[in-house]
Amino acid sequence: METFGDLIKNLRESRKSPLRVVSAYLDIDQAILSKIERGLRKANRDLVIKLSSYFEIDKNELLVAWLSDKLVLELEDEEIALKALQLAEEKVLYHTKKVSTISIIDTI
Amino acid sequence: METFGDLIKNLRESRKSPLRVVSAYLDIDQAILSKIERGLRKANRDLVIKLSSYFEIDKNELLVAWLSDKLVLELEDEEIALKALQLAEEKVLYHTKKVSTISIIDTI
DNA sequence: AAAAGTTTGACTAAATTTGTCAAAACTTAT
DNA sequence: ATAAGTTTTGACAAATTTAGTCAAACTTTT
Repeated sequence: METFGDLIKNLRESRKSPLRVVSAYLDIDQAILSKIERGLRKANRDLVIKLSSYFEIDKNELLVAWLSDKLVLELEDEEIALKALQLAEEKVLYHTKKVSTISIIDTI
Repeated sequence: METFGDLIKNLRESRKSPLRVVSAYLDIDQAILSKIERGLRKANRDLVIKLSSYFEIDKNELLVAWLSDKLVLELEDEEIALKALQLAEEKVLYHTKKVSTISIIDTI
C-alpha cells in the first residue's frame, strides 16, 4: 500500500523533477523533502497543499493520503488499531450529525 | 458520544473517588487528571493502563476509547476526516495482511 | 571521471508538551 | 453561615519533540 511519501516521490519522478526544483517551489530545504518522501519527516498541511498545486492534482485527494498516513503513524503497532479507527469513525459521524442537527434547529 | 475524558470521569464519580485519591494512585498531580477528564490534556498509554487497573476494567477497551479520541483530535475539523479514516483502515489491513504473509513464508 | 542528484547526520532554533504549585472557585455537610 | 473537602484555573519552568540549516558523503547519469 502506497504511503504519502511514496506517492509524492512517484509524482516527482514521473515529472522528472529533481528535489532541488520541487523544494525550491515549496520553499523548503531539499533535505527535508527527501526525508518526507522516505517517511522520515512529516509534512504539514500547508506543504501538502503546495504539493498538490505543484503537481496539479486534487488538493483533497492528497490531503486524504497525508492525513491517513498520520493516523496510521498514531496507531503504531497497536493491535487494537482497527477497533480504534472504527470508534473514531463513529465519533466523527456523531459530531457531524450533531452539528447538522444544530444547523437545522438554528434555521427553524 | 462519550469522550475518553467523560468515560473516566464517569467511572471515578460512580466510585465516589475524589481526584486526590485517583491521582495519587496514578502518581500524577490532580490538576492533570482534572484536565484529562475535561479533555484539556492528553493521557499517555501508561496512564491509560493504570486507569484500567484502578477502575478494574478491561485494558484494551479503555485503550480503544483513548486511541480513538487521539485520532479524532488529529482529524480536527477536516471535512475529509471520514475518507482519511477509511484509507487508514485499508493501510492497517494491508500491513496486517503483509505481516501475516511474511510469517507464512518464514515458516516454509 | 565529472556533473547532477540524493541521502545522511550533526547542530541549532522553535514550538509543543509535561509537570508543579498555589490560589480561586465550587460544593457539600455541619 | 462557615468550615471542610473538592475541583478548576492559570502562571511558570523543565523537558521533550519537531523543524530548519548546512555541508559532506554517497549514488546515478552522462
